Amino acid sequence: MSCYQHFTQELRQAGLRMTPQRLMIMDAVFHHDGHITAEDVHAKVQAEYPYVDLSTVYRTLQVLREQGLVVELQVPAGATQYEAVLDDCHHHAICQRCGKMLELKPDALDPIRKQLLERHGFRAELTHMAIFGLCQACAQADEEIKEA
Amino acid sequence: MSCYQHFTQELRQAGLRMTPQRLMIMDAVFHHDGHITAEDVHAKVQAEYPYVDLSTVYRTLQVLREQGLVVELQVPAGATQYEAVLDDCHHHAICQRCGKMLELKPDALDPIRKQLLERHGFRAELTHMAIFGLCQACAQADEEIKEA
DNA sequence: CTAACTGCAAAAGGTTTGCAATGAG
DNA sequence: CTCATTGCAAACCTTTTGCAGTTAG
Repeated sequence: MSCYQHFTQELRQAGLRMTPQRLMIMDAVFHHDGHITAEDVHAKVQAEYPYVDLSTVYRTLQVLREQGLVVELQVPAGATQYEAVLDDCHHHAICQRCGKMLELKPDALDPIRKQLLERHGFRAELTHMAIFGLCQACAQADEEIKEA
Repeated sequence: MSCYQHFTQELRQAGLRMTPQRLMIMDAVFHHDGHITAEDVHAKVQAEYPYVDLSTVYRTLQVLREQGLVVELQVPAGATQYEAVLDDCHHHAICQRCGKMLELKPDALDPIRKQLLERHGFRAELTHMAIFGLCQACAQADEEIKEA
């Protein structure tokens, strides 16, 4: 139960406070594998303690984002996804047809990162990137339709 | 005024129709340099003819998207941006601090595209990618604050 | 003609905000 | 004590939808 003591310190240094709600919300995000929406965090937290409001979840996620502990991931049509920033940041390739998600290795985007820095001095924040397109299966299906 | 005749053909082949509203909406999107929101398209179109509804704009943008003529660009906090798909598809690096946009060459993401195809058979749809991070100026300012 | 399209108004998300009460430090 | 935080409810903003009337082909 003391795995967030370090973060409690950080909060205090920023003039912020640690509360049971924040603890539960952090738990929900950090002990969840992959993305999670604010709504889902809310549900998880409510299972434990029913009087936590959705707005509190949003407010806390915003704090966590400002502290660099979670990242936001916009997906077309649907709620914003949140994910804990872990050491092994990775990326996703998402099929626009079937929604399948491929996990990419953390270094998948290194060439781009390097190129942006060298050419433009731009420090790309590629902690967690979503790339859209067609997965192998759907791409094949697509071909077959076009041929027919 | 006949620059959309070809597209009118395409619409018809898909069982769709060309209307004055669609013409004006296409005009607004195609003769606009860079991204534009549905709301802004609406404003532009209304300047010409006041009785076009926002819902019509959204419906038309959806049609254009399905036809591959415009792309959607999700940005954190704010309305979805739309942009005409031109021959020279390019990418953007967007500074999270100051909002500055760098335009990247179309081939900037070729290494990724190639890698995804080879490793996973994933056909990435990178017609127009937004990469977030810090521009050179903001990154430098960041350094200086941390040093102080 | 007839099916696609439109404007209107209303609903539907997802997210934010104002405020009085609460509680962390 | 004091001020950050919370729950509640209501507002907000963008996008979607149902429907009856209009219009392109």
